[in-house]
Amino acid sequence: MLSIGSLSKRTGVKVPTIRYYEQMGLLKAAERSEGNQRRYERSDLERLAFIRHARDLGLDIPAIRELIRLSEHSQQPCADADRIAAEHLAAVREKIARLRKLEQELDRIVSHCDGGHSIEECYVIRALSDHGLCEGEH
Amino acid sequence: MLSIGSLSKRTGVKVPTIRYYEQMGLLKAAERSEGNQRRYERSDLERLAFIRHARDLGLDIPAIRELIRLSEHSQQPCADADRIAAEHLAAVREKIARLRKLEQELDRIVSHCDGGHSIEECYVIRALSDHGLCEGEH
DNA sequence: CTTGAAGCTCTAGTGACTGTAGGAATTATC
DNA sequence: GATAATTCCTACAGTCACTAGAGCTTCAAG
Repeated sequence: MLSIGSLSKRTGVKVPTIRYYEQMGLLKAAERSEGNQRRYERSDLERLAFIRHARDLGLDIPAIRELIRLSEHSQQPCADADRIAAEHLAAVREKIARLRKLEQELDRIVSHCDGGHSIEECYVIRALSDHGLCEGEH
Repeated sequence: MLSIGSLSKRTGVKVPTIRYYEQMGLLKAAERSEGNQRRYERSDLERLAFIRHARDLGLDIPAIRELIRLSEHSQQPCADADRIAAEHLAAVREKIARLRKLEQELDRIVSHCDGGHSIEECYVIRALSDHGLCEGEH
């Protein structure tokens, strides 16, 4: 049986975050010691690792809740789990695409400006003031 | 003189957001009509377009506040404005790099799974449960 | 048995808005 | 000029995934 602190050290998830996950229904309410402190077992450690991994991959809490629910029905087909992951992948790709456009625009703005002249003629400021100086739309 | 609603329509910035920007000190407090409603002029429209453009590029509010401050000292050198934009560009590039890794990992997970088998053997669930199945670190 | 670390609950704060409630002002229609 | 519809005002709560703090209790080591 692990205290919340040991669980935290083993998984790298901070103590308040563990309590938060419990509150959000990702971890089941832990057993308690006589003095009302949380006590965890191996299965909790595994589930927390699962959650942590999913968060690292950028999945949000409702998605993780759903994946946990699915993982508890081991005989069902996995189409739903696949869909969640695939949708998330699509969202990540979209985010990357948007950031790439942004990168181009910012790069163009910054490289026009060497920091050596006055604000009045600064390309950074002018580009922000005048959308017409942009190349694509954003 | 524009009402807040017309300003909103012209810039595409929602009414509550305009009030929020005023509160955050990005827009100066607008003049008021006899009945206490905000009235804007051309210069406010331009500044709001500036803010909107900077937000579209992902700059945060403190950065925009600083850029506005700089833009009001037209004779100063623009090194600071350049630095703000360059730092932001670096942050965007880092975000892209992180998302790319994520994309790879998710892609690997998803492409191992065609949704046609049971949860028990689903690669999505297994990959989340077992970090050892990952390629890079993340 | 004492002390200090770690635990508990509850509340508030983060960033950049968005939404709502309840009321006042403005504009359009008749 | 009256009335109705729209827009406006302030102030506050909610979003997301935590994080930080206050004030108190329990645990483990010496």
